[in-house]
Amino acid sequence: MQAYKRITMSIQTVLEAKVKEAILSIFKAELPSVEFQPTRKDFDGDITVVVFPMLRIVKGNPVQIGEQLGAFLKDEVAAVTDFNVVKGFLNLVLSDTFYIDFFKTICDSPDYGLVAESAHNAVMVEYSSPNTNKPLHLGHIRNNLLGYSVAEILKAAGKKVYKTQIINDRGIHICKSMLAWQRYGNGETPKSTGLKGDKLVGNYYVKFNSVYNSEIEALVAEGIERKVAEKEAPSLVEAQKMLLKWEAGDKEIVALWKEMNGWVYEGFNVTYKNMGVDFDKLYYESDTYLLGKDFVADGLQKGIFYKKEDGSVWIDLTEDGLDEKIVLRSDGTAVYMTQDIGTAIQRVKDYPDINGMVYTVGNEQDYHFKVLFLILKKLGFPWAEQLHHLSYGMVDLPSGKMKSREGTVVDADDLMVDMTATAKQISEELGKLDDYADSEKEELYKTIGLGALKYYILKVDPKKRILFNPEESVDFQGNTGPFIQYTFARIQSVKRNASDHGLNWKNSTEVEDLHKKEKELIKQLLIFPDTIHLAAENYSPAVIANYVYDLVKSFNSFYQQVPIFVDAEEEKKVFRIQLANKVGEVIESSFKLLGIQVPQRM
RNA sequence: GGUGGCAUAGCUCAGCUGGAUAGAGCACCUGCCUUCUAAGCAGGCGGUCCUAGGUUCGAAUCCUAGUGCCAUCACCA
Repeated sequence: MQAYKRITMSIQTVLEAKVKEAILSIFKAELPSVEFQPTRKDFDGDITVVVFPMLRIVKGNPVQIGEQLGAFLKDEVAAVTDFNVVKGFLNLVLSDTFYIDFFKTICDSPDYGLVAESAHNAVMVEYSSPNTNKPLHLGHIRNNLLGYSVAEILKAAGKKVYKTQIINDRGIHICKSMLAWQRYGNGETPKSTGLKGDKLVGNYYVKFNSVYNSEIEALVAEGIERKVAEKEAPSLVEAQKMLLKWEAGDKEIVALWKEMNGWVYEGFNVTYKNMGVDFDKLYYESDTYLLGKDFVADGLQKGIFYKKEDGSVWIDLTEDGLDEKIVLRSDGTAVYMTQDIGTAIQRVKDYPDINGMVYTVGNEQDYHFKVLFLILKKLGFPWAEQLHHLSYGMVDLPSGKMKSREGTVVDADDLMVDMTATAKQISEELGKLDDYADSEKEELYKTIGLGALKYYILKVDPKKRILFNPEESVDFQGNTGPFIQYTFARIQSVKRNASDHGLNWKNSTEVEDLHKKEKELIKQLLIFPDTIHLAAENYSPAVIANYVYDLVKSFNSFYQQVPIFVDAEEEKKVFRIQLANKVGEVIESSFKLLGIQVPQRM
């Protein structure tokens, strides 16, 4: 692990020092810094020194300066074998030996690029956090995949990570489902109906809303104003009463609440398992919704908050460019913000080693989190500096926003089933797996189908919204999960074939020069560790997805143009298999960061 | 109205802290399976980087203004 770092770091550092030295000796001037970039494909070279910025220090023609610099570097730096100058760009050609030496340093470490965990750098990642009155849908899928993946990426960057969610298990929404079930359920249970628990409860939520809506229409027809009707419809009033009873601890209501939530959790667990996400710790809002009040009282005393005449408590954030925000109702009950303050503090108590938190929540709550983080800072918690809202765009359908109340959602379970079915159909058409057992096939279809779905969602920048068209199925060709999985499977096939050719590719090997495609691949491998850090800094799985796609494209090009088993001497064959193997390992590591599995065959 | 986000090829998206002729995939068109997996490879077609100014040797990228879409601004969560 140290070795590759030394090499990648060293070449730029060495070059930078040498460039400065050259400018000093040729032009008697001191350069503050040197700008490097990878050489573009259409030009000859590996690394490029940009001459333009030097013109501020050194007067002259950029091409001539480049020529002089190039000659100096070629003489002084062993790894530089040649150079050329185009306009103000000095392209340096690095020796094959440089790349071969680098490859040797990473060849035997299967976890290349991943940084070992350091315990005093823990972070908590919250994601999912569903309501318990309806099943998970496509929006939750994006949330779950993002949260899970970012957690994995942070781990790979050396952090200890706790994955968590806060389950929204109380409130008027669940009362609505409970009420509808009481009235129309006839004692139905997941067992009696064969439905997943979350689906069953979700159906009653929809039922509630249809009854509620017809009540509103009836009231409006009687001449009552719509806004009033919405508040006074009998079902809603009834649900609100139920919430009060729940808060008062009414035995019957609490028992029903427990039972129905239990159904939902069973259903959720099935969905999470299929999705491949997990959690280290669960928080329930019914436990935490009273937290935070003490801190409001505390803040009130410190003068961070103030009380209005009616008794409600507020914070004035106008000096920070935001508005006033309520933190406690006039009747003394908590609002969302109160809970979130309390929950954050609770988490740090539960896990004293964390010094940061990531909240995976849609961008419609940008404002809420801005305020929350600011309040925690003002309350003086040192860890408040390390909070991050992982904000992501909505997943919209061509018809607009998904609405559970109206049933216009893409259900998470259904979607995963569909993707698996598509994978099956394509696989059967290709007919490469006829010798597989049925159970192996089913497993594989799931890997591929979910791979397609996950990659499709994770490859786009989190902050951008996604338009999902259920009519046009997710692709399996081109920049897709299956394309990358296919390449992985192909590499495994190469390794299996190696033994047929009597090659022990694990032996060490010596090669002296590289094919253009081999060099390109090693270059790609070289930037994997940086890519992980970039992804971690930006909380962006898309960075990983795009990287691994580029790597795979390079590999396929290599694969089709450079024969591995034919026509080459033994040493070369072994080297190429080792190279393929390393690419396979990096694909697997990358996909693990995205929560996607890789198949041995497909 | 205030605030925040987004705007790149017909469609879906890359483009790192400003750098060379703006890149991929899908779709459409051409080639490549008697040799390692063709879910692949090689190539073609396709762009006023929303508009207008500005900063710079250099702007898709930074600044200002405008346009469009989305979100948000509740004693809802």
